[in-house]
Amino acid sequence: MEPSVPQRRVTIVDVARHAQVSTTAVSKVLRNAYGASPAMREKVRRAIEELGYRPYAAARGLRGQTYTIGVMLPDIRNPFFPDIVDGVTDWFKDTDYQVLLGPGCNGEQAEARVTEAMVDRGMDGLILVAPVSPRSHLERLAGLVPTVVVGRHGHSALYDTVVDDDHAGASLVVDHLVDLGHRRIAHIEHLEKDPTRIAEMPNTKRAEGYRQAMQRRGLAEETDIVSTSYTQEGGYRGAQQLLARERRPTAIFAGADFVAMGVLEALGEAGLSVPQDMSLAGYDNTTFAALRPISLTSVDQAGHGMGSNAARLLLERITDKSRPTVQVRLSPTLVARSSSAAPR
Amino acid sequence: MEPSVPQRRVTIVDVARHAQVSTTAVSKVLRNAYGASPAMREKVRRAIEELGYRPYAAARGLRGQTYTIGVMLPDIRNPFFPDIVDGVTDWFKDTDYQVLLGPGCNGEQAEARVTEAMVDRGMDGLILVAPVSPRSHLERLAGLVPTVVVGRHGHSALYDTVVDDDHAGASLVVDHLVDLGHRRIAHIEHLEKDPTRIAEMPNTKRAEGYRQAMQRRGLAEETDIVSTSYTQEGGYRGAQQLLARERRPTAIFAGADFVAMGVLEALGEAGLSVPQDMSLAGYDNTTFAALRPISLTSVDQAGHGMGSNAARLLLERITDKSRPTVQVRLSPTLVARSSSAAPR
DNA sequence: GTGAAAGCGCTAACAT
DNA sequence: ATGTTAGCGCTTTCAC
Repeated sequence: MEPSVPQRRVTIVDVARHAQVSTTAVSKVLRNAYGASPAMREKVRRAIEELGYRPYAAARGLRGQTYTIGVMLPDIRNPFFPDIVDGVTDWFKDTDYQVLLGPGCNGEQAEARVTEAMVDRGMDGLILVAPVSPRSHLERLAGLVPTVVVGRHGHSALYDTVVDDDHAGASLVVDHLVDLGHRRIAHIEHLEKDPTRIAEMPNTKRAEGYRQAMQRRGLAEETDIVSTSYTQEGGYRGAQQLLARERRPTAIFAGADFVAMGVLEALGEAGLSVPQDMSLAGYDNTTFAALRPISLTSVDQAGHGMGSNAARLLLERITDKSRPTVQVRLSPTLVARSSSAAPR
Repeated sequence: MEPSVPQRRVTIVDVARHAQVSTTAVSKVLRNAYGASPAMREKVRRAIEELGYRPYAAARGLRGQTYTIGVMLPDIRNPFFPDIVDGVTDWFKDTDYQVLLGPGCNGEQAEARVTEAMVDRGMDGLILVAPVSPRSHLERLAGLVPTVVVGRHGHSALYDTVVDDDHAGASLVVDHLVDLGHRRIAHIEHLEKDPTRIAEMPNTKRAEGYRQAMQRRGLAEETDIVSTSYTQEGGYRGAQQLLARERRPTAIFAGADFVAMGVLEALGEAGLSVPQDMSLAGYDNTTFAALRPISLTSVDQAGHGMGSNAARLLLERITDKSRPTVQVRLSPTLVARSSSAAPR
């Protein structure tokens, strides 16, 4: 069991020699390119088979493509992202492309590092999920390599976008709660200071959607927004603030399921139970929401659909870099569970 | 806003010309290699800075390293894996290496595809988390590129391993429950048919640990194992079987937190509450376990430690491919929460 | 200490 | 339809 033998990789030259053809021929067969007779294709295929040849992607990249797609995720912990990733990988399943993930990049700096790394590795296309980088950085990237941005609003002439309608999603929640009889419905949002992000991030749209829906239902003066952050901790602090109000809300719309988990923590500490003392809704319909002891009413973003759409657009753009950019907007649905009920 | 200008990448040649030195010199500075005077280093660094040069990893790979580490995850949905990934990325944070993740590969076939893809992309090292591939495949891989296997027992002369002591973890749970006064403690395990995997997979060790701990505590005849699978569904079915026993257990030790979630579902349906009617413990101490309405007693594997150890071993092996393989075994701890209490 | 030059494995012009 | 050949951007002998 010696790990010594440095076993040289089988190269295209080996295949060519073994099949008695030129390396060009092999290359053509590999890429299904024009200019190879069926007979030759067969010969080459057999040689590839017999030698167990696999093209070396790094070398291919030097001249052509690497057949690699990079997906940047801001946070692997968020259980919503796997849906998107599945949508992407499913789409590429039957192609020669391989999807690789850039791990959790909280913050601009880490995000930049990962995206640069992907470019440096010659990736053929990038899918950026909920990036926080400034628009200028995204556009610079998109100028270098075909890019699709997922989960961030705002159009660009350089990259395609896929979003879920966060505005509509927030409306669904408000309507649901109002229909149950709630009037005093509070919202916990993610505080955003950066001006471009204020315009483009989902959290902003959700807050906006909440505000407008409240107004539409004639509850403008019941509007109550607490700005913390889209974390469990943010939900905890947000709920504490809301519970300290002289007129407490009867329902809380948390901007994300994660946030709702923090709310549950705070409510539990205060001895309040859901939905008897307080109705609660989240956003993303993550695994958490479906767990029986949680059973959280939530908004289901079409995660898988977002992923597959992003993959489709990216593939289109890789084939035709000059086609105008496309914006896809999917529609969310409400999943009502037992965390929301009529107020007492 | 024309995406037309094909903006050629800045290459090592540009840097060399700008700094008035040879490309060799630039390469040396890049790699901190021997044979460059401080003066030259400085000149080159400035040129790199001014031109905004970034080495093209794909091209580097053709001769040397790609400075890329591949981490294969069997399932991005499992909230335990992010801990490992964090451990890995933290370790590589201050190096030139970039970590890329191979997305969810349930099953041998998908796993093989991803690992092959990583090799084809010239990755300098591989970290395989809980792989299900046969040993022979792992060893073939390890022969091609430095490899560390995480979360799978069994030694190899070709790859290093990092595991958590699953046997001890199961003991912790049994002891905890017995100390609380339980005698009839059941275990839900993952049914494994493949012989190599039976020997090497964590689930087997947990079941074994459970069995031995029960015996040690003089409860051999109370031993009760249900074989389903490490999924929520598996937990659900397992619990249903256990509830149908003529003598029901007073506590259930689920082999994974995921499984415990399924148990909660079944208990809920049966109108039983935790821990009043049944104590429950999981394994992995995932985010789920910590959520207030769940509050699951669980075993904390040192996920971050597993990741950082794997990274360290991999880096060592990359620098010295001939050093004998190492096996690291970390110790788990019990996190007692309110899902376990004295039986009635 | 420094640089010229030969590849790494592949693709793409350009012959033939 | 097929093969020859010049690179892609970098690292690495091997002269100087």
